[in-house]
Amino acid sequence: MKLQIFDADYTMLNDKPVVRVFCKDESGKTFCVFCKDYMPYFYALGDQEKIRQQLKKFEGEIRKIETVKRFLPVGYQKEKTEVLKITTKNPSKVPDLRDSLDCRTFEADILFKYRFFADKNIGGMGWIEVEDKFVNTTTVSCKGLETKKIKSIVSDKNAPLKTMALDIETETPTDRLPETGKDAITMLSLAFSKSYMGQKDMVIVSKHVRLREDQKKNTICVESEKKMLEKFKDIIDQYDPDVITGYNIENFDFPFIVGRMEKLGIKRDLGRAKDKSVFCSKYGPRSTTRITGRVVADSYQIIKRDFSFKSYKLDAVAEKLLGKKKIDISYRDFNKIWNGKAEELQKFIDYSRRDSVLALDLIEKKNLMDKYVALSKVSGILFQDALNGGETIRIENVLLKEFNKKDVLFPLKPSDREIMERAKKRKKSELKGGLVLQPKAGLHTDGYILVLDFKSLYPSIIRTYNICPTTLLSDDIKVKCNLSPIKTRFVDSEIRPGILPFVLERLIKERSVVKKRMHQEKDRDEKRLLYAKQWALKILANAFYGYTGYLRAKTYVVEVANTITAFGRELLQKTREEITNMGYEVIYGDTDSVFVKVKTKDLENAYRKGNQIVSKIKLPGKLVLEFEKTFRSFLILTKKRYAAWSFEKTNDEWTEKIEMKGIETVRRDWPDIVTETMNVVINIILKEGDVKKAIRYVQGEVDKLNAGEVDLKKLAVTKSITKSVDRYEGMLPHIELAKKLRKRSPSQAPVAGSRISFVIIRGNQMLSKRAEDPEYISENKLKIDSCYYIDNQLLPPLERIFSVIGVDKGELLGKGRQCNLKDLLKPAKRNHKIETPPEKIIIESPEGFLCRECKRNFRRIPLVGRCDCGGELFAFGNGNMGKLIKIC
DNA sequence: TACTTTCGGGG
DNA sequence: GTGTACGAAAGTA
Repeated sequence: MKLQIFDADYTMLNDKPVVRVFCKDESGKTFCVFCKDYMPYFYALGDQEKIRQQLKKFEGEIRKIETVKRFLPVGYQKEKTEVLKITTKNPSKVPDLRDSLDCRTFEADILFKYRFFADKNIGGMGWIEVEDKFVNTTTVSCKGLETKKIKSIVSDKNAPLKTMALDIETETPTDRLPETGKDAITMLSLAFSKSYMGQKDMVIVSKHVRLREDQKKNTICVESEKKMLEKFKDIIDQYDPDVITGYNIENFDFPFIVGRMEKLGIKRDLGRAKDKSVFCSKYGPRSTTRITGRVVADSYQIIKRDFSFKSYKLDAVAEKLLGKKKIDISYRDFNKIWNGKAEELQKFIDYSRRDSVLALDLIEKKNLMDKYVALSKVSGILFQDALNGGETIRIENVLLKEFNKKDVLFPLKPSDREIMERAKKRKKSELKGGLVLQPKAGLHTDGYILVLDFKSLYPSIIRTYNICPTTLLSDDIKVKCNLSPIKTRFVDSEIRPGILPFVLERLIKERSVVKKRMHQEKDRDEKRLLYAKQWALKILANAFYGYTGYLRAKTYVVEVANTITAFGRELLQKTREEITNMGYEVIYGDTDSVFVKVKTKDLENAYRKGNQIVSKIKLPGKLVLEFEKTFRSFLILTKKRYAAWSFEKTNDEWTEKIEMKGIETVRRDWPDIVTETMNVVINIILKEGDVKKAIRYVQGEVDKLNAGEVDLKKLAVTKSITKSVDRYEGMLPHIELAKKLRKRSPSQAPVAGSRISFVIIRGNQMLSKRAEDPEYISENKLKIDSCYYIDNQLLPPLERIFSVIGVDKGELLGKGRQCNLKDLLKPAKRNHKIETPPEKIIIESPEGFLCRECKRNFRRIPLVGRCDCGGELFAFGNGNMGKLIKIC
């Protein structure tokens, strides 16, 4: 029968390991394949007699010791080396054996299931064929079958998966977060991708509540928390989900549920293996939950990885992605509601239900699993590990298989001591990165900017020059090789193809096949899966370079990482020269891209030139320079910080957009006014090329601020309070506000863990003391501190932009923040209408301005129209002085 | 300007 | 489970 691998582990049966591979068939039924007769092993290199001697005291653990020949992993090896292959009985004892030996060992830190996968040439979410020899089993909840032979099958299909979302509500004290030891779970809500007992969702309530009519069918009331958790277990058993999701379940719901189950004496076997409990592990801030046979997919974790948002609260995320919101109840009221009237409780039940429905919808409607299923397939790791793990586990799994196929030993992960040594060495002879060309800063609108990119630069370099730990030559060997710009040498691929180049070639070729299929595919779902697959192949291929220079990598060799970037720098440099020699101006470039200016105002013409340039450049091996897009206008501040109006041609149609790199416009703790103003300014500059208009816009915003016409919401900054307000040492605006609120109304003061919004108001206290609650401000008609918003929030990021387009930087950044913006706006002479009561005096060309409060002198009017101290300005000239009313 | 420390999400 | 592991932004030297 044909099965898709979903999860795997092993268990000991009669002192022998049995690998359990949890699978799905095409219809979605679950099976567990038991694989006996597979034993753990590792390798040891050194004095063989001595090693055998040392292993004597572990005799009971060892099945077999044999001498075999393998290639060592680092440096080109002409011949294989003799090593001992030590086959043992119990995977969990391997670390002890490994550590007791004082010689080098290999492959003694590979998870048993992954060792099994590598040897059987199978992997996570891959398909296999096994004989359907069913066996009786009590250890797993699904049908078991035993097999001696596992055949790997190539298939892009995916078995249908059942997903269940969960969310808990707990007793919530007002002054701290709930804790498993003290607070009970009050409600537990579930949502199902495929309905359960005819329902799409279900809430279990830990006490009897009078339900609304419409709630009766999908709400279960029981008399205690214990009964509720038992009911929850029953539902898991019956519904038997493959994937369990929820919002922040790994950090909150699961540890909490497990904690309560433990406290109430409920067995925690929620998985498909009845002999294993839910496993929640915590290290510092991060915790993970593992349930054998199922997959825990936290929608919060996934969204945090895959999307860039200002806030990742469920309410905000659901609003953005689904257009749906949470039901509005404050956690402060939870306890009151829980102990309150039926009507309120009914709403609370809705609230709970909505949360798990949202968590499920995020996963299902946004197809958030696609990428991770694809990553699992292309790298061979388990689906669960694709969701939790990073690049390292993927790369190592792929490499282990390839190393083994080629009879090359795979190194152990480095010890802490080794990592420290690597770090020390690294500091001395630094790992150099890509080349970034010095940009011609400023606004470029005279012609088009062509953006030329090297197609997967580092993977291509690795393939072109056969770069791999296994092909690195030491100085003494003389063979045909590739010499790098930093004088490292790698053996020629004819003599020994490297493993890295070999794997990359496979990945890149497969990707181009998948991409072609994707473009031809008409079915939306199929197309989506192909997209995910080619994406995963790209991500995997691009991670190899990073891995070679990663301190904790098993195959870390600095020379390898350094060679790759050295070739990259040389390539970029040479390309720049060639393009310059062709008569074009290269205005910027970063690692794998060059930005070329062409003096044409015609888009199609620019497009032709781009293709022309690219076709003329000669490159070695697998390297390809691509012309991808062109900028109609380009504003570059510094290296890695620019904004551009970009045009890209796809299927004969141009798509345009504003592209921004390194310019902070979506930072969490900037008020919206800054983000909005920045975006508008950049748009005006790029799309209209009208710097003066942009300045007028800024002026307008400044005026609005001064006039108090800006919506408080746009000025508010939200920060969180993490500990008790009194334990903060420094002066922080939001903490000072929290203290103020506590004084005003101790009952609803913000507590540790809550978030608080504030706006800075006018006054003469220090900044932190002037943070105020937006609601309080509007109720009491307080004045906001416009100077603060202008000088400290709005202007700094704007100054960075304006300073590169003609406004003198030194002056702008100077302490007087004399207003160069204003100069640009009105270059020649300027009339200031000055009014001096009682008579009106117009001072034609004022010599300067004086602050009425602090008597400070200004040569020009600050942009804000006021002194730093907030005082009013008077203009003087021709011996007269008058009040400044307006700048024309 | 570079480095160290903090905080997210959940109730 | 032959496991040990985040990342961005704020604050500070």
